[in-house]
Amino acid sequence: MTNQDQQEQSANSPEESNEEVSAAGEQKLIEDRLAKAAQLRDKGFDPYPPRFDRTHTSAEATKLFEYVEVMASNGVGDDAEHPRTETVRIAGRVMARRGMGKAAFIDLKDGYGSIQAFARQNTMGDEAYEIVNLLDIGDIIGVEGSVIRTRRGEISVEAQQVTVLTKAIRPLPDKWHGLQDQEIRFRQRYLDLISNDKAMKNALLRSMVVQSMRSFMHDRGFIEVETPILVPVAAGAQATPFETHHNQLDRDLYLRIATELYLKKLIVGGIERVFEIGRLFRNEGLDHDHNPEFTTIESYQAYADYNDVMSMVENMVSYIAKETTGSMVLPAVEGVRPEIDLTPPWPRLDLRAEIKKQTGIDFVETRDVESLSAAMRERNIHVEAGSAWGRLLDKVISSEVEPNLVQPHFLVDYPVEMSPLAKRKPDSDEIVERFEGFVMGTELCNAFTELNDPVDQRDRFEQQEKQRLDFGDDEADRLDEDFLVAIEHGMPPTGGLGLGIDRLTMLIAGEESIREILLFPAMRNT
RNA sequence: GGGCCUUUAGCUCAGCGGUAGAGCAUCGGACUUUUAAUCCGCAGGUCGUGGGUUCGAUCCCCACAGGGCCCA
Repeated sequence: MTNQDQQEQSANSPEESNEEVSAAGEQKLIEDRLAKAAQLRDKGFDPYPPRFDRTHTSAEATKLFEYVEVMASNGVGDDAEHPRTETVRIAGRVMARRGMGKAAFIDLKDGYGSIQAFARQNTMGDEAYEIVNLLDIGDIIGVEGSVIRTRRGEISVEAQQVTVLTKAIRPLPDKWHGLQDQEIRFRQRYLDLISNDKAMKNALLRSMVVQSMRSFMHDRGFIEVETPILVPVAAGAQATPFETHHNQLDRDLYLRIATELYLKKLIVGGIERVFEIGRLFRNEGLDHDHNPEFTTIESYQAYADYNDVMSMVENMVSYIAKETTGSMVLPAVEGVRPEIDLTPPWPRLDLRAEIKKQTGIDFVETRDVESLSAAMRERNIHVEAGSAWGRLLDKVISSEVEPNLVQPHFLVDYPVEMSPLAKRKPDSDEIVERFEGFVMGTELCNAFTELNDPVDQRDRFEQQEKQRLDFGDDEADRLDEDFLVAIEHGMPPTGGLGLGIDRLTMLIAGEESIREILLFPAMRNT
């Protein structure tokens, strides 16, 4: 139907014209609310006023009343039978409304909790009370009045005045069931935060994790820095980078996949304890514990080795758990995990011995792709065709060893092929001083005694570049000439660490999906 | 990349080869101490999108898209 047809038809059906046209569904709800905003304006009330002087949060108002009530019970105050506070001004979002004609109860929610407001026409006056009839669930309002306890025992602000601070023109999700639709929860996280306490709890936990991590590091004399996100070479880890381009410099750049190499340049520069908390970007798929952008802490400590880092990690993680939950023992979560005890020390497991124990494979005896592949096939471990040796062993570890590590453990001493930035053990050409921390069957951190021999480091990079060519391995690490020049000037012996903050928060929150922790996880186009 | 599940009113969910249901929210009415307030009444839907089968498809089949879970 063309526009003209539609116009002609509506002209022919006058009952459908103008304000008689009833908009469908969601649009109708929006129009109803816009109409109420217009009515507020007609009565001289700005539905979006610039300022409201709040004197108390919901929590403070509740606390104030409880204090007054205790004093009244001791005979202090004008009316010991009906204690009431001084006038307070609170503000928050209308979460529920129970109207009774000339009185109404409103559940208000602010950033600190909830409190009920109680509005009566005869206390407010007819004109002021009209605002109450124009309120919708979702509106943000201010309420002025003293705090009392209602007959049913609910601490409530008895409204002298109600002010609309922000008229909401879209409805909130179901007040009882909350927001269930996972897609909307992730795409419109603000609705999740409003409707579901758990979403807010996780968001606050994430902040507390980062805060306590920072204070742990600062207490130990670490300096926090920020290094480039746009980098000419995406090195320092084995991952595929995002590519971008700087127009004026006419130069291709990448989003960093690690902060490692820049931080080690700062170690060369003499900042002996340094860390960065920041976003990394890896161009890979999404699943319950991967997101293309995620946050890590990396730290580097001169004159330390991986044993020092190991004890720092177990101390840091248990400290953060204690600070954020009050205990180093995380409670069991039904259907997710048993109780997790993060109290140090965490068991150190020799990687070679552990693989041998779980699979019978000794990676020192199966030192090439052919023999390792054969040993894997014998044990029904999937062999990805065309994989480098290190990738195959990584598969053995992730499928046969990691799942058993539910309580915190360190796997210690990795083969050199998997670890191009780690220093060899003094007594071995094949094994490096590297460990990874595991909890709940997933990797939490990765750390090593940093390779500071510039000749060996160049050789390792070259082997990674060769692996990229020989095996078509896009994720092989990249040679970074600037970094090599830096350590050719001399990097002291150093212990380094990388730890995923989103995964650490998942662990503490008892969540199985990183999407419950990231406020705005990556989503497909709609 | 493969398999399974899922998409119905603003939200939470039923449903069925014969043309759409509930609760909450909205709208109208009653109600001055409620708290999932209560009571009465009304309205609200391209049943994810596009094809196919059929006299007839929201339902069966196929493809695609979004979301979830498992595997690779």
